[in-house]
Amino acid sequence: MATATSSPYLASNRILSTGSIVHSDRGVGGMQRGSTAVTSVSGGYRGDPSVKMMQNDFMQGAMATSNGGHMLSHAHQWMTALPHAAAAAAEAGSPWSSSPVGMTGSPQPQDVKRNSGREDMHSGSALQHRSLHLGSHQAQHPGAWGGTSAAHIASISEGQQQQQSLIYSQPGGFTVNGMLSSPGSLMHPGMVRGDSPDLDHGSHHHHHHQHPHHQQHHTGVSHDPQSDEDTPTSDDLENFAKQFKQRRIKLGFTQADVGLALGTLYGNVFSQTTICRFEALQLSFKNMCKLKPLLNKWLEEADSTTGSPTSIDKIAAQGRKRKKRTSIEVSVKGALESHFLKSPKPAGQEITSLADSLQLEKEVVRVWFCNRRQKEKRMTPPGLPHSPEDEYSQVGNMSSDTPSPSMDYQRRVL
DNA sequence: ATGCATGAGTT
DNA sequence: ACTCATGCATA
Repeated sequence: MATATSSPYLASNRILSTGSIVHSDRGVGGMQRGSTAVTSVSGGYRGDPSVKMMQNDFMQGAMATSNGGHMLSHAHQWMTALPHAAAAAAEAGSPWSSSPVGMTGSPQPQDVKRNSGREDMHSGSALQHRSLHLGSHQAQHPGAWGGTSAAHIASISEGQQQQQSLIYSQPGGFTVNGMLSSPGSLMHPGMVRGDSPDLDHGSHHHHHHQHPHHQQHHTGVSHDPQSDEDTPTSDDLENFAKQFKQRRIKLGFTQADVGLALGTLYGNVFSQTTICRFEALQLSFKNMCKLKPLLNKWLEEADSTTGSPTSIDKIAAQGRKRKKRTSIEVSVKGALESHFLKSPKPAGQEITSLADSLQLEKEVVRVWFCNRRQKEKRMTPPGLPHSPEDEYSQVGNMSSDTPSPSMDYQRRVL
């Protein structure tokens, strides 16, 4: 009977009971209501005093155009409720990136000592190069996915190699069953896993850092060069993602299940979104590389425990409030797109004026550009056929139909 | 499956 | 103020 579909943290939604959808936006210059974006305010937002940007820039934008008439009527105070919840501890230690932080008492259950010949990654047999890449687009970005070329190098060298802390569930804080509580039946018919997945507190420490182009020198001990320890190529990632999805579906797991299972397995919970994006290769190269070992391990566990009860336990979300998603009108999106092509990185002032002309909050515009830039860096550009096998080529009918919905991609301003 | 959003870590 | 990883909410 509980409101399962509602947001658990919408405790302060007493202001949404108003009949007016838009409450005095800044678009009122006289009669033109701001209908470009509907931000049905209802949820909470960070009520922290760190909201200096929104207010300040708003003033500038208001005085710049004719809309100046009022400015303090759009009080979007998404109130805060809970500053933070101590549901999970922050862990800053990713085995894939160099993490200078040595968190005490939080070693990663990750282990790099398992070297088993997987069936999908090794440049010996399963190399399938379907990197056709359309040639029309998507080969321009700095971190372009040129396959085994030195494409990522440019990306890494230019961009920063920042890594963020990974949240992980506190060991011993909740049930660790899920699907990893293997009924103890069958092992892998092709591999050996001598170690036990001690997820509560592994005593082993690893210091494995992989650089996308710094191949480590295997001194003496020469194990498999193609394992989960070295940098996979984009081809590797591509077919791994594909196989992963297939297996996942075969086993009857949803993307959300996997994300949750990863939490119980390693302590890194992921959302359905992330799993989805992984499968669709919509993450950055680095991100893909980071997630692959985890998902790979999950695959092992998953099909080793074929038939285990999929008990999923949800962890409580934080009490953080989130601004309601702003729906940007299509026409406005088009305008933003145009602007993006001209200047992908507009300055603050530019954003302000643009936001004002589009009757959007500056923050919204700023975030839009950020997201747009990120999207540009993804592996799979929007518009690509998701399945390379189904190419509907109708004979005798449509002939020149380029599957590129969006315009050609931008170039850098080196 | 995606659009908009948050926040840590950089620059 | 930006990048990057990640996710809630939604189409």
